[in-house]
Amino acid sequence: MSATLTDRLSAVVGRAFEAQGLDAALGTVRPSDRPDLCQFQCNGALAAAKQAKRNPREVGAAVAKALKGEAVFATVELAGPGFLNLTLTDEALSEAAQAAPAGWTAPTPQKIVVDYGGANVAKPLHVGHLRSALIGEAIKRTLRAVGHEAVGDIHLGDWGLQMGQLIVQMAEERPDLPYFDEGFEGPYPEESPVTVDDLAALYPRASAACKAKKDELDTAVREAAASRLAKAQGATAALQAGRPGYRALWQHFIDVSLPALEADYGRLGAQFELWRGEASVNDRIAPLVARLEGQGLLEESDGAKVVRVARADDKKEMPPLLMIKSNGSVGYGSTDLATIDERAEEGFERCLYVVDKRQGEHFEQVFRAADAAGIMAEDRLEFCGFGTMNGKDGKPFKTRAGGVLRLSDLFEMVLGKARDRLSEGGVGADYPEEERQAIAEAVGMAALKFADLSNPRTTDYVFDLDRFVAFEGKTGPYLLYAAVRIDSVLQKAAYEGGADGFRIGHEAERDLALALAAYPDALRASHDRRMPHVLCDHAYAVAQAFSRFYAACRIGDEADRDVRTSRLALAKATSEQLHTVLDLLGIALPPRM
RNA sequence: GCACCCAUAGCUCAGCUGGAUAGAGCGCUGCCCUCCGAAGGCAGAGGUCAGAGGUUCGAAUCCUCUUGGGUGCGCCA
Repeated sequence: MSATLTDRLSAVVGRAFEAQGLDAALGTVRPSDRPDLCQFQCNGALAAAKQAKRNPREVGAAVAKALKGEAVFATVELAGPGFLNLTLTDEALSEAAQAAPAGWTAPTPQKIVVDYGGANVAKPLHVGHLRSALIGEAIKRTLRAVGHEAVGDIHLGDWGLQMGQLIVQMAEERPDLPYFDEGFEGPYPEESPVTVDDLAALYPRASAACKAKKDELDTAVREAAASRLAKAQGATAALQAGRPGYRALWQHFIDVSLPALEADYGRLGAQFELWRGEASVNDRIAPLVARLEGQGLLEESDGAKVVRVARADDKKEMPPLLMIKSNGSVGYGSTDLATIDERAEEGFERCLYVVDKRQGEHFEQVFRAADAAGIMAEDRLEFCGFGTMNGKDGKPFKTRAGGVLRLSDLFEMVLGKARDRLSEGGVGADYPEEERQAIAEAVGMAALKFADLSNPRTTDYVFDLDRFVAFEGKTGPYLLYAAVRIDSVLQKAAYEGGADGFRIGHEAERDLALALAAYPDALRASHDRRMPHVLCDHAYAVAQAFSRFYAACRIGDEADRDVRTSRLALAKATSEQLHTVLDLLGIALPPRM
């Protein structure tokens, strides 16, 4: 297991605390809050003073004295009430920057499945699906980068009430189709009766037919909706029970939906190793229910079969997990539990769920049930909820027309903006049209992805189209620009390596080396907290440090040969790190732009 | 009703296990391409960290309360 820079420094400082008869953990070192004073700091002397009832300045002075002999530190100063201000020697800093590509390795590699995507069959992806796809993909790649074996599972929504709603709506609109004729002996048509666009239009009608408006006073209308809902529930149960016509129609829904989903996810860079759905665990449910029954975990309640998961120390009311509904159908409680059962059987040691945080309670129920049934321990099941996306008014995002914005439409908007920007700047006027398209795609997607990923996972965020398509400041295109510019410098200088470490002679070089050296810490923090925005912040800090370095120092045309070689090596390392981090974020780079 | 989350610059947001002068980006003001890519760099203005108590040597961060906003609470996912 490789250590990060702050780990190594903490170990050194920790030993100095130990020599004072104090806890080594007090030596925790972190980046300085005061870059004008030092590069790193340790506040352990203050905590030590409290523990050992000693004067913090006295403890700090003793530790500082012990650290004076350490070769890594250029300066060790005691400041204020007991802060230890640490600055590395340029040699140590250079070494740390060179070691950065090794990243950080998890102490115990595991086989992990990441459940993300959140796509439903028959419903086109909209802006609300961005987060799950991007965050999930970034988390998965980060897991791999630190040594885990991680796979992504799209876990399609293909077995719930929506399927019944669609079937009933089809039956209403196209009663002539053979799928609804119980006497039909097949074979059913191979051609789908609907296209993906038909489905996209069908679902809103199907959904609307099942619910009356809240302020609907007409009892006839309310009853019609209630009766339609009951029909849809019945159809769902029949589908799950295996009614041939429904299964055949359902298969068509799946078949026409998948290509569109694959296209959208492909452009987002989300690569699912498993394209399973809720339906794929259907056959596991009956045995699972029997098992739960045998364990005495299953209870009858209002005609349904449930697993009680409430605990004595619960502050909130925890409803039971619904395994079999009163009409015999199953919902996502059962499919999610059965899915964990399947994953446990397949040897996965951990499951991550990158899902809208509003589903937190549901997963809490599922996790408790899984734990109680001995399927998988609760501490191996992780809910990585993400914030909801709102419009500028703070309410769920809607288009001007009041509908949801399709993801593919958003892609086109961003792409158009990127194309405009290219022609405005006259960039690539002499490039082949094909490449210009590819650049616009890369720039647009980078803008979109970075705008989303740079928000912390757990907070709600405001969908602001203008910010999504912004190309200046803390944006994806800025990072692309920085990386591409570095590569252009390297190419012009015909750099072929040959540097023996970084010779730090300028403040801007030192700052850049410091930024590069922080990569293992950023990787570890992003991994531990499941927070890709940490990597966004790091990438931006590196790009900024490079831009300052570029503005302050000559690189490829520096006259001094040794200085030039060192600077080119620094530029090369920066380029490689940006490529690495952007790849972890699922952001692709064009070779030039 | 019960539970959870949030409130930081004009706007959108960072701020990790409590620590020094609370940081970015956008917007605003002023500079910088005879120089490797200006989608860039530099400088500046802009803050009672919602409010009130409390714990602490020390609080945006922890505790309590208040106000304002959001979310969830068995047969939707």
